[in-house]
Amino acid sequence: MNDLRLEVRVVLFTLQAEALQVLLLPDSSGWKLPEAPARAEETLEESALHALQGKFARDEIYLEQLYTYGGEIFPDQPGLVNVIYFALTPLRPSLPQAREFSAQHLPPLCAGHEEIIAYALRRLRYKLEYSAAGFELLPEEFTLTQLQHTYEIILGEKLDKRNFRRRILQAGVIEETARRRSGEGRPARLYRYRPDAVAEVKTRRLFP
Amino acid sequence: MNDLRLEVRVVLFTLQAEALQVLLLPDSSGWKLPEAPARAEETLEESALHALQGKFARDEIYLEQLYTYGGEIFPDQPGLVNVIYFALTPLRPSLPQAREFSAQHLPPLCAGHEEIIAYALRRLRYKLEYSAAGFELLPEEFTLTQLQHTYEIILGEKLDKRNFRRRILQAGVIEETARRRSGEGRPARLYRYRPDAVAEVKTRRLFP
DNA sequence: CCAAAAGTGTTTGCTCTACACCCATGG
DNA sequence: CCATGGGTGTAGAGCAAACACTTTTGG
Repeated sequence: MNDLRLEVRVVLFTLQAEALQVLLLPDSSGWKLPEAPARAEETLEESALHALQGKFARDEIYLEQLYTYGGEIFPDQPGLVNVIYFALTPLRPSLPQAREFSAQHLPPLCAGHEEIIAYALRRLRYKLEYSAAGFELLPEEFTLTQLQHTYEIILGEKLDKRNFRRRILQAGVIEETARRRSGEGRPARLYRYRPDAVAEVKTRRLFP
Repeated sequence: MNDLRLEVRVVLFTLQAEALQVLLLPDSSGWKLPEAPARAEETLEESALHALQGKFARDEIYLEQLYTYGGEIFPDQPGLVNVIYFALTPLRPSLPQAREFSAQHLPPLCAGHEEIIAYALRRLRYKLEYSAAGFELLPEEFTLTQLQHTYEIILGEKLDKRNFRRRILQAGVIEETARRRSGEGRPARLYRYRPDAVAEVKTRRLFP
C-alpha cells in the first residue's frame, strides 16, 4: 500500500550555442531528468533545488511547478509519483555527469521522459506567447536584440523587430538601464527585468 | 525521512441556486475538501475519483490537475503532500456528510484549504475566459441563455447577449441540436458539446 | 393580445500587422 | 568613410465592443 515513492524532477532549460538546451543525466536505461526525493522536512521547491545538486540559489533560477505524474506515465513502476518542475536560468549548469542537449535533438531517454520534456517545451512556448519570461534565460542586463533572439530560438520563427520591441516594452516587464553595450555597430541599450512588475501580460479575454 | 503522506484532494464545483458551489466535508478542525490517499496501483486521476467516494464515473465529471502542495502550505503537517484536482460536474453530488457551500461564502476551513479553493476559483475563471468550459457544469443539452448565466455567475459580471452568442458559437465547441425547450416565452434551441472539438479557444498571441 | 424569453446585425474604435530607412559607433 | 548592428513610425486590415428591436410561444 504505502510503497509510494515521491520524487521531484526538474526540466532545466538554458540557452547555448543559439539553441535551447535541456539538462540531462546518464542512467542505465537512457538519459534522465535530474531528480531528488521529496522530503518531509522541506518544500517541493526546495527538493527541486536539491535535484540540481544545490548548484543554484533560489534567485538564480526561475522555477515553476509543471505537473505531477503518477501511474499514467510510469506504468512499469507502480507507486512512482513525480512532481515535475520547469526551470530557466541564464547560468551554465555544471553538475557532475550532466550534459546539455538541444531540445530539438534529444538522446534516448528513460521511460516517460519524452512526454515530460515535450510538455515542458509546450509550456515554455506558451508562456513566452503571453508573458515576457524569455529574459529568465538571459543575464541580468541584456539588449532587446538578444531578447528577441531568445524568443525566435524558442518559438522557432522570425519575429518583426519593431513589433517585438513595441510590445515587449508595452508589457512593462522590463526597463531600460543607463548603460549600453558596445560591440560591432551601434552600441545597444541594456535592459533589465523590473522586479516590481507583474510578469504576466494580460491577454485578450474571450468574454470581456 | 519517508514519513511522506501523499493525498489527492478534489475541489468540486457545481452550480446550484444561482451560485457556484464547492463540495466540502466536515472535519474536527473545520470543513475540508474530499480526499483519498494516492495508491501505488492506480493513477492520480483514479485516486481523485475515489476521493469522491466513487460517486462519479470518469465521463460524468470534468477533472483537471491543479497543483501539488507540500510543506509550503501545510507547515504544521510535515510530510503531507496534496495533489489537488479541480472538478466540474452538472450532477448533484450526494456524498454522505458532505455539503455544498457557495464559493462566495465559505465556512471555516481546515488549514491551507482557503488558499487552495481560492486558487481553484482563479483557475476556473481564467479557464472560462479563454475556453468554453462552462458547459461542464450544465446538463448534456442546454440553452445559450443557461450557458450565459453560468458564465455570469462564475465571472460575477453581466455579459452582452449578442456578443456572447457570437463568440461561443464561433469557438466551435458547442453545436445546436434539433431540439428546443419550451417554458415561458419563446422556446429556446438546445445545444450540446461537440466531443470532436478542441476545447480550448485560441487567444491572441503576444508574438505572432 | 399580452407577457416572457429567444433570437438577430451594424457601426465605431482599437489593436495587430506589415513594412523600409536613418543612426551611432569602431575600425 | 564604410561596415555593422541599433533604433524608429505609419497606414490598412481585422477584431472586439456597444447597442435595440423583432420573433415565437403560452396563457
